[in-house]
Parts: sequence; C-alpha cells; structure tokens
Amino acid sequence: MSLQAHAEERLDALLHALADATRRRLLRRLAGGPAAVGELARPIAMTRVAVSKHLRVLEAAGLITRTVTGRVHRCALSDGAPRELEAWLREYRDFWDAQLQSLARYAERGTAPRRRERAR
Amino acid sequence: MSLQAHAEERLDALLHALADATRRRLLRRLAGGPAAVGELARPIAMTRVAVSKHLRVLEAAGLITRTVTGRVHRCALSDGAPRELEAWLREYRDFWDAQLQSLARYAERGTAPRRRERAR
DNA sequence: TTAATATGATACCAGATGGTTTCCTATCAA
DNA sequence: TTGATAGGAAACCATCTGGTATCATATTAA
Repeated sequence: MSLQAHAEERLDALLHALADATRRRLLRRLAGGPAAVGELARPIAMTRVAVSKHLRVLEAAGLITRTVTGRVHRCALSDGAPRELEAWLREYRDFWDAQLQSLARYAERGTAPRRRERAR
Repeated sequence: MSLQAHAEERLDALLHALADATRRRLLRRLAGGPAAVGELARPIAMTRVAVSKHLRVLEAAGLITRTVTGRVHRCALSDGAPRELEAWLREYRDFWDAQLQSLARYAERGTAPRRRERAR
C-alpha cells in the first residue's frame, strides 16, 4: 500500500537532488555522456568545489555514478536511478491520471519505437 | 528545447515541495478529497502551525488550492499541477527511456480505463 | 455579548544548505 | 625530482528550513 520508510527517505533524496537547477544542468550535461568533475565544473559560474558538492548530492541520490581512474573522477548517469520516482508516481496515479495518460501517450510515441506499439 | 528560467524556478518549487515526506503525506490525504487545515493537521505529530507552513509550500508550488469560507480554509489538490514535472520528464527522455517505458506500460494497464485495480 | 474555534502572523531557534577560501594528497609528465 | 593538475577535506559564513511558542483576528455558537 505504501512505500516503506527506507524508500521514503530515498525518495526524499531523489526529489531533493532534482530540485536544483544546477544539479539538473549537470544531469543534462551527463545525458550527453560521462565527464570528469573538472569538465563538468568548467562551464558553470561556480567554484569547482561547489560543483563537486552538487555531484556528491547526485551521487548520494543514486542519480550518477563515479569511477576513479588515476586522478580523474569520471561521472556518469546511473540508469536505474529513477525507480523510486516511478514507483511514487504510480502510487499517485489516482489523482494524476490525466498527467500519466499524457505521459503515456508521449512515451508510446517518443521512446518505444522498436516495439511498434500501436495505441489508440 | 529547454525550459525558460521562469519554468526552471517553478520546477524548483515543484520538486522541492514534493521532496518532503510530510508534504507527500498531505497530498496523499488530499487525494482522498479536500480537507480543512485543522483536519489535515490532526493526525500528524506536528504543530498545526508547522502543517500550515507545509501547506503554504504546496500552495506556492501550485500543487494545492485553498478556498476560504468563513474561518475555514479548505484545501484541495490542484489537478493541473504536475505539468512542469511532466514536461521536465519529457525533456530527459533520452536517458530515462527505460523508466518511461515501464511507466507507459503501467499507464496503459492501470489508468486508461476505470478498470480493475491491479496493485502490485 | 461572550466564549470557543479556525486560522494566520510573528518572532525565535537549531540545524541544514550552498556557497566561499585555503590547504592537502595523489597522479601524471617533464 | 619537480612541477602542474585533478580532486577531496576542512573551516567558515550567510541564508534557508522546519520546527516551536505566542499572539492576533475573524467567525461561529451559546
């Protein structure tokens, strides 16, 4: 019926991590491929240290992963991340019906091309 | 291609409002129908004032609406709320493909018709 | 009119957050 | 070895956050 306390906390972390424009920008950048911390920090009007902090938030939320090779920390999106978000959205389906439906319409058109899914 | 600054801010507010277990609990409660502030506060181990603050956060994020009749403030879910969230999810489709697909599968089964309840 | 009720407003607090600067360490390259 | 580079660690600061207690106000009921 409801998510356990642990999942609630993970959901807190996930949503909080997403509720920041800089962090979303970092995710958007990483959507184009993995990058080192310095690479990620360079185009942002902010100290490398601050960016590093944001990255740690994203990492703690399970949104990105980090592999250290030598002195370079390479960050990448962790693809399994939004599970909790999805689970939570599912729980709220009753009052988000409309939104989920339009999301579904989009998803059918936009992301499931190989299945040749024909709806409606 | 990208959301304007204003929409970014609204998205910040929306996600931040959702990133709190108490506020999600309030939304869950409101999903069962509108309620007055006191009604919402009663079952929560927290001062009425604190609950009122949470409600104001939800209101500012556009997630709920409030109608004052007499001395009673009745809160209700605002159904158009998750538009920005949806738009944002759409923008991230490239790396959330898998999640959106399973969400779509869910939505096809679960919300399109008023059919059977298949919780799982 | 008086008292109880629903709620907001204000002031206050401790702790978290989001930045900064400075320094340290490890690694790579000359 | 020496120096530059990638990055973390720690200290610090201003502001935000999520609570609290208290008071004010409007409305309803007796």
